[in-house]
Amino acid sequence: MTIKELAQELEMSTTTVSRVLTGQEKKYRISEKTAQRVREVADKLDFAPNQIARNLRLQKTNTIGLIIPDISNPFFANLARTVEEELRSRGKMVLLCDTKDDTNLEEESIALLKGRKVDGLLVAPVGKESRHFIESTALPVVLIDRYFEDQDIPFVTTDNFFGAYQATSFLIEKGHQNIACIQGLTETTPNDNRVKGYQKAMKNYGLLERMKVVGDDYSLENGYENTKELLARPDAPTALFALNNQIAMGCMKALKENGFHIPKEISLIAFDEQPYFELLSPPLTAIKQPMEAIGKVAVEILFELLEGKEVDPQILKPTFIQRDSVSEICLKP
Amino acid sequence: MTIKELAQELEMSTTTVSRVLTGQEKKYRISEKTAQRVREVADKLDFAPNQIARNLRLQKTNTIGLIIPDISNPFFANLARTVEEELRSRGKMVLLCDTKDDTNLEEESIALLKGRKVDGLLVAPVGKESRHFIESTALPVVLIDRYFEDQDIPFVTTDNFFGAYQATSFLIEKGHQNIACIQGLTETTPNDNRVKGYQKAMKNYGLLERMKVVGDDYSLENGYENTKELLARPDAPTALFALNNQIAMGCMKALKENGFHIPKEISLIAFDEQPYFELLSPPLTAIKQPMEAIGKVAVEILFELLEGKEVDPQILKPTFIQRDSVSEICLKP
DNA sequence: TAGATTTGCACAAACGATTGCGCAATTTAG
DNA sequence: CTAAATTGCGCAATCGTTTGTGCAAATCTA
Repeated sequence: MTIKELAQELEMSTTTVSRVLTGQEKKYRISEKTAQRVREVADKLDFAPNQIARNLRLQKTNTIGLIIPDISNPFFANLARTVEEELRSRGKMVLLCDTKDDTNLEEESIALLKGRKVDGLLVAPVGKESRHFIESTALPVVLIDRYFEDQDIPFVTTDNFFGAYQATSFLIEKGHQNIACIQGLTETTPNDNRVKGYQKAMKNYGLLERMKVVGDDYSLENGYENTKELLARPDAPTALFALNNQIAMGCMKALKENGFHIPKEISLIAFDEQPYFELLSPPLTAIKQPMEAIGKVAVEILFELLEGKEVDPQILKPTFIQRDSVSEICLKP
Repeated sequence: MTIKELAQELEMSTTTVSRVLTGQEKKYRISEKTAQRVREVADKLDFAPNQIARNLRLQKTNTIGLIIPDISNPFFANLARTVEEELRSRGKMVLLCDTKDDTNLEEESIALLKGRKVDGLLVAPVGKESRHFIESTALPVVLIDRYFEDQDIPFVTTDNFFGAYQATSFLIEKGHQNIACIQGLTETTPNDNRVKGYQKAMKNYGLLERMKVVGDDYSLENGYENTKELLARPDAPTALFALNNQIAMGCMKALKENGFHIPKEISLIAFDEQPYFELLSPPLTAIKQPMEAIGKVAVEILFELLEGKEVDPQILKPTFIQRDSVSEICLKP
């Protein structure tokens, strides 16, 4: 059913019908009687305007592209959830692209979404490569989680430095000195800032020469392999700092297999929080990113961009969740 | 940049340009020389056709609506991942709707997606209410996970009955007789079929009067509360069968809080598998749904529908993953 | 009552692509 | 050399909306 058919049914012009249905009856002086009738019949025949035609005419799709490295990662799944909810409440829908952490797919996704004339883009970029963002002329873009220091695309992210600093300090104050940090994808902002936080804390406490940063990937395997390797060293660490949830899982798996008891023999803190962390044994001490807030703020910023406003990047504070995976150890004399 | 501008640049008609760019040069006898030039210049100015205009003209959007109860549930997140991947490889994009297990939102989502003229719908329905699906005339729809017995909308789902039967039988053969089943949302097909599987196994082994089905919701809280309650009974069960991953988490939480050791004092099996199950202590015995296959098959079926073919519902077999959360107990004399 | 306002609606041109049909120019046939 | 066939491309309609502008009819003013 098109507006034309509806107009025929009503024996009036599409113009009038359109104006009533878009709520412009007063502006164009359509009589209340006519308006009533239009609404009534439109309702009865449950007419719904063709959004494609509408989009074409209005040069606006009310659609936002959401580009994410891996929707099966709970962190991004949660993000997607709040983003979808926020956008829907503001009358927009989301076109989802999963890039599988592949820069080429990311680039392709951006092109596809541009072709579909999305009103804006919400991107959790793969990370290292930012070339394809530069050409994003005129299309509002908000970066999530990861961002690019050499470009001024607005972003919202966790205060990764702060969180890592806090976690590391906590370990040190519990008496740990030999703390290894297992990192994720290098040269991405969250990872590098977390590493910096770790380093700063170590330096502050005069543990500069004890710093140990290993790993190169946000995966369980990375956590697993590197933990095994660390345990085999003569100077095996007394505490592990895993820079995301999947790495932490890898650590736990390795520790378990090697018969290391947490926290008696080794302590562990994870960056990221997951619902099941409290059910692990021991419940895992973690740094929780404000996921919901990140999603909400990202959408807010995007809307300000859409309204032509200037916006500032947002860096949100994480919270430290103390559980039972860290033990107090005696300082070496 | 529009095709018109491109045509102007090339000093030819939009017709010719369009025909070359859609690969119809031979069909319309465009000379190879002209075609070359068009492609060249289009490439140089990197022209990309406006998909909105295209969609309107072709009456086809190459867009599929994906409606899901909760994208933050790893089960659905994984589903979304494979669906997105499969669809993209076939040239379609996905509009995502999260219904938060709310029938009204589901209905609204369907309406919105129809308005946007999606080519088809992939829906993991909330469950009980199917009214709004009936009117889905002419729009290809494939149901995932849950389906409606009173309608012949094609679906793909796990063999829930089989999985539950297998798990329950396993428990019984390990000597358990007092097995409680904590269910999810009643009157939804997966839940009811799982319950039936449980019941069938109990009956088969002559444990009809020991059947105990509690709970009403796919949430951690439901698992938690009901486990507590079960433990407080004089005839507390020796084994728990949790009908999804979140319920299982609730069980573990309650058991842990009450100091019950798994599997020494009580056994537990979960329907659904999650990566971290093997890291719990003890590693959780579980029934794994073929999530990736479900996503793939759903997309395949949808495409057959799009091609006007007749399709049959698909019921995929789950796999039983034996870990350490079930103990052998002596049969009561 | 004539002229000026106001009221109520419709015509037709966009938006940016695709495509049936037609019409020259060129080639082939006889 | 003329007629027929083929080649190469463009005109204009179309998809379903929205909207600037115009034009009668109704109402008001004096």
